[in-house]
Amino acid sequence: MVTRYAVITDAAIALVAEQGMRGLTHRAVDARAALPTGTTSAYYRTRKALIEALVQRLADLDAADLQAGDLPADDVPAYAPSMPLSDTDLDAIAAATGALLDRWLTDGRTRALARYACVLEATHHPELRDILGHGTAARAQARAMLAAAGATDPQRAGDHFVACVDGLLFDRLAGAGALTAPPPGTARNRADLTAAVRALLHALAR
Amino acid sequence: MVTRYAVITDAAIALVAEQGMRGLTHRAVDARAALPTGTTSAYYRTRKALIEALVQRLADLDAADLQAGDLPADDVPAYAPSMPLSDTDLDAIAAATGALLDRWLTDGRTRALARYACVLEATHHPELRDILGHGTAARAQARAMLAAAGATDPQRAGDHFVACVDGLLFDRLAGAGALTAPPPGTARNRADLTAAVRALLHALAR
DNA sequence: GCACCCTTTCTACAGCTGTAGAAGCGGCAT
DNA sequence: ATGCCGCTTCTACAGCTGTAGAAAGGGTGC
Repeated sequence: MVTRYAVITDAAIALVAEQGMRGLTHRAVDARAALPTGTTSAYYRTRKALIEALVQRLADLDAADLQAGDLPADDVPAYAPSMPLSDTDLDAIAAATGALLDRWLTDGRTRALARYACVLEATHHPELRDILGHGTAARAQARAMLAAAGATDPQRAGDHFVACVDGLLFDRLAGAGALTAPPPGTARNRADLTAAVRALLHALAR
Repeated sequence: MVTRYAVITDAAIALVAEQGMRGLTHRAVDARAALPTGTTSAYYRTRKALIEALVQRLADLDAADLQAGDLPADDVPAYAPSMPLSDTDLDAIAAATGALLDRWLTDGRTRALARYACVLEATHHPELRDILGHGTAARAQARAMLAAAGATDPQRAGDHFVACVDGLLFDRLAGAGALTAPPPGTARNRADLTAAVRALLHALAR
């Protein structure tokens, strides 16, 4: 059974992706989720509470993806990297990351857009940053991976890697890359992303 | 003389940086710019017009910086790279870029935050993207620079470079890097950014 | 049955927002 | 000075938003 909390927060995520934070209102969530007016307001009395729930939901979805990544369930698209941490084949990691990014651009587009909106929002509401933990898991993985690959400062390099990969994603999601890069969901796009990530990896793994 | 248009749009930029797009209302701009209530509404009758003016102002400021970059006026902080396009010393370019990024994180922070908010907004209002031309100049420069450095596909590599650099900036501005990275404005931060950019450059210039 | 509690739904209301028109004001040409 | 025109300021108003409290419903244990 899908809890009502999930229904509400998922609708909120969709709204934020479609219209930005400004579109996030109690009544709009009700409408979007086809719930009676007032429902969202009853569950989350203040707007702040609603936003926090939304962000928490994003974090929960990520956590679920991390779990799912351990299982061999490839019919469900996972938005977390499923590479073994010990892998030192940088090209394979690049390919997996390229495919992962492409998935965020297609099926995961809504979540990705909502996420960036929330990260920006966290600038004025720091508590959101703690809930979201944006890229924390990815950073840990990148550090470990770069350490295994023999980077001199895997800590720093891992952070740089995640920031740059996030930049590639954001560019194609909202920036100029949305127009200039190959269309998401295509092999060409995956190849392009993979090439960029591969260059990054090889550069940072020293 | 500072035109009233500039006063209004600058106040709008500050507002968006501080409170996000949601804080951008006609009356809030009036208050922020200490203008009589109704002024902003008279100049930009609709909210859409106000946003477009804001975005146009961001583009104008960038254009002004590009001009200023040609002059030897280093008392005015320029937010555009001032490297000669023909330069092939990648390490020097990396250092300049690192310093540039650090400037965006300190003095240029307001503009940078407003810019990202607008890029995200452009997702649902494509006309904004055309006005803003986010990173267009930077992309042109990066392509030329990488071509001079002998990259096999300078077009693609330049786009990747700009996207990654943008990612580094965004991470420190709003993401986790805001907490984990060295504080903006310090030599350590410039060094850290320079190192990341240098790795990027060397990797992409092939 | 009925009293109780929790969930859900409805309604109220003050304040804010977007938008437009009216009023005021200064200068310029006649 | 007079009438006109643009810029500026003020005011009105309908609709939306955030928030809270009141009503309705439905199940459980007595």
